[in-house]
Amino acid sequence: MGCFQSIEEAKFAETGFSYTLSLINGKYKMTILYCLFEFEVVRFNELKRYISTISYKTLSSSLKELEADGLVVRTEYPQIPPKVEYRLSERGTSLIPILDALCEWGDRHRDDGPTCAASNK
Amino acid sequence: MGCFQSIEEAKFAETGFSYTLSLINGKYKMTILYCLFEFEVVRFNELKRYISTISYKTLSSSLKELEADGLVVRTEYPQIPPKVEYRLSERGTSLIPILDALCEWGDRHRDDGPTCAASNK
DNA sequence: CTGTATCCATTTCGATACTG
DNA sequence: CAGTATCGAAATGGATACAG
Repeated sequence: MGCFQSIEEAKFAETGFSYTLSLINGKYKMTILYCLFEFEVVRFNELKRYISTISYKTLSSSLKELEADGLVVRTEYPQIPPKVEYRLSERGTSLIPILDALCEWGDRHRDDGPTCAASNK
Repeated sequence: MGCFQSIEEAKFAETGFSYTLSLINGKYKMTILYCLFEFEVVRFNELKRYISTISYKTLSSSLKELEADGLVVRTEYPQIPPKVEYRLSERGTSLIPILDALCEWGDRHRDDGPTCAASNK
C-alpha cells in the first residue's frame, strides 16, 4: 500500500516493486531460490538434478545474476575435482516468506476455477 | 514451507508455486494488477497511460490472459464510442498482499548494496 | 565436477497502421 | 474508445560440445 503513490507518473522503474521484480525475473530464479532454501547448501550439478528442466546455460547465468544481486552466496573449494557450493545469503533468505506466500496462494486458489471470470464480482 | 516437499522429484509443475507464477508471468502482469488495485476501475486507454511503457499489444494480451485466469473482470458497455472497464476480481484482489510484500521488500532492500555478495553470509 | 562457448529455436515485446 | 493485425526486433532459453 502506498508503494504506488507515484504510479500516475509511471515511475515504476523507481519503485521497490520493480526493483524486486528485477531480481527475481527469469524463468527459474525463484525456483532456484526456493531450492536453496529447502536444501540449504547445494552444489551445481545437484541443483541441476533438482530442477531437471533447466539447462546448464540458464542455471549458470541465473546463479551468476543471483550472486551479483547478493541473494546467493557462492563458495568455491579449490580442489580437483572442483567443488562449489551455493546457498542463500541473508538477503536471499529474507525473500523466502514471499515465495512461500506465492506457494500457499497457488495451493489455495488452484481449484477456484480459472473460469470464474464471468462471475462479475 | 512444506510446499516443496516434492522438490526432489522435480514436480514443480504441480506445485501451487509454479501455478501462481504461471498466472503472473509476463513483463507487465503484476504491474497491471497493482494498477487495478490502486485505481479500482480503469479503462483501457487509462491503463495505457498509467503504464506508459507498455505497448497496446502487450496490454491487450495481458488483460485477456488475466481475465481468462479469473484475476481481472472486464465489463463492456455497448455504446458508441465503446467503453470498457477493468477491475480486480476477488481472486485477483487476494493476490495483492503478495505484491505489496514485493513492494515493501524492494523498498527495504534497495540500498542493501547489491554487491554484498562477497560478504559471505 | 563446474562450468563456458556456440549456435539455434522459441517466446515475448514493440511500433505502426488499421477496424468497428 | 477499444482494440486487432502485421511485421520485425530483442530477449530468453535449450542442446551440444568443449575447457580447466
